[in-house]
Amino acid sequence: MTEYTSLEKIRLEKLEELRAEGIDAYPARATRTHTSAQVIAEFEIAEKENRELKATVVGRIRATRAMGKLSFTHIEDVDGKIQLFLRMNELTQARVDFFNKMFDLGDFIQAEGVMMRTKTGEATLHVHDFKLIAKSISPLPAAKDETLEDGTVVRHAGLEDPELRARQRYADLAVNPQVRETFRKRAAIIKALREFLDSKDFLEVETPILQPLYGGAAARPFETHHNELNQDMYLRISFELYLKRLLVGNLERVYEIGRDFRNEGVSFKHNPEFTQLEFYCAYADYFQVMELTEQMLAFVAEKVTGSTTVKFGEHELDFKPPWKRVEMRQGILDTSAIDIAQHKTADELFRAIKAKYPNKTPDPKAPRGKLIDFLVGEFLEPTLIQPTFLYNYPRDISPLAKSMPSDPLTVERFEGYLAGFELCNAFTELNDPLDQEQRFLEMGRDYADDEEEKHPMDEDYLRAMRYGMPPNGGFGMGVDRLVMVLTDKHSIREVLLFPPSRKEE
RNA sequence: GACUCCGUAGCUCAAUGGCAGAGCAGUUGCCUCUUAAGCAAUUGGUUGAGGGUUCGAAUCCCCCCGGGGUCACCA
Repeated sequence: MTEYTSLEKIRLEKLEELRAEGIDAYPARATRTHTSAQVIAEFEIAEKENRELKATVVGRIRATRAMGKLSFTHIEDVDGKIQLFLRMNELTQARVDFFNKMFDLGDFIQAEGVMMRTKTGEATLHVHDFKLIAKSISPLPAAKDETLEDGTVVRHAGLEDPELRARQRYADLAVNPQVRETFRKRAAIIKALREFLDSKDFLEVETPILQPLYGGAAARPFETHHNELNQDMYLRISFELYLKRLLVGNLERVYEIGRDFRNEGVSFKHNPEFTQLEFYCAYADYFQVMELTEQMLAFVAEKVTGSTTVKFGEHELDFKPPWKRVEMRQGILDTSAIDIAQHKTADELFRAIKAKYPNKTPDPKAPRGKLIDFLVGEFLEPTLIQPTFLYNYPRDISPLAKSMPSDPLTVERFEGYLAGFELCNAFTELNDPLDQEQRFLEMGRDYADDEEEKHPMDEDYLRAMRYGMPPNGGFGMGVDRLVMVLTDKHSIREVLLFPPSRKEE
């Protein structure tokens, strides 16, 4: 049984009263002639032409100022707010009283009337008739907006508790217009990504989320079970191996935008399910993918924010191509004074790090690539504020990337960084089936004593590759992180409509 | 997973060992151009749950639940 608060009980009593008067608090239909923004815009024109403007608007009551024989109310709809003016002259005292007594903040109403301007100059609907279209029983977290002299709006006592905001996103959205704006921008970003890739002749595809084998990244998967097949399945951790199968099938340019699932920890930039964009482009190498990437992100930034320069916290990030490019060996040398090329084994590199930085604590058992990654994280990454490509990665942490012809320890791979974190990851894809099989075997050995991290051998993927895969460049990007950057939000939970929470109680 | 901080009225917050409070929201009046409307009165609490110390606990201790932050993990 639902437990009602005292405030809810009062509203339930009002609901009873309405019912007793034969008023349906939840009619199936409503009518409107204008949204709030439309009616205000049209009124500007009608005023100049000295023409009366009738309108019927709908929306949710956000603020009321009742004055006995008249009443001012702001209702909010999809594109803004409109003030309603009710007066006993046009209605009756009983109707104004009814409005003031029976309607609460949060109720949806429909109002019909004629546009007018108040003494203070606000375009306002002078109401001749109104009706309830949906009653709100639970009070929305109350918030009041104060408009200062200079036009800035100050929010008083709004919904701020991050837990409540995430768990009850519906209430957050209802009372915090800027949250609605964030998710409109999110939709615009994804639309712009599609628009860019479509214009470059990429084909959008959908590959399995439920997979008999997982792969394409190093992450622990979520496991599930298919009853009819009586088979364990995994939620995908990347799209990579399926998308590259499509290149074998002559599709040349493919992309997918969808959800990946990684059974790992959460942080301001990690969520167990996240939206990923991957694309694969036949006959391109990683330098061409870099160019595509900077073009694409400049296009999206411009499309969504109106500029290629974006404010993110204290930084102004400039997406305009060409981005800064930092070769990994050189970047590590510049920031840590360690030349990884001089230390070709994990053991040597570990000793070099400890010799120069006795206080740092790299994992003594880590393979060379992990130690290089450690140096990047400790010294280089924090310096990568403006959009930057960091390129040429160690082979042993990149089992799906092609080695550099000149250096078997290094692969043709880059990651895009900004604001000190990783945004995307790309490489010239390994398309040699014999080399790929070797890499799978190496990974199997590296993780032999770690059942959870073990990367499974994907025989079908190798079978596909043996038919012949064109040389190609591939790209993956955390879309949520891009949304964070373009909306100036510093937690991934702020750009997810329903971020995960523990079960209540 | 580790560390750390937090949880008080519908919302935002006070009260740091001594009567659980304020603003907004709500309720009842008054008010025909308000906009954080105003004026007057007023309702609302298992202080996240449980246990302990104490004459006395929102406050101190233990444990649990939930959350924030930092770190770890995350090719």
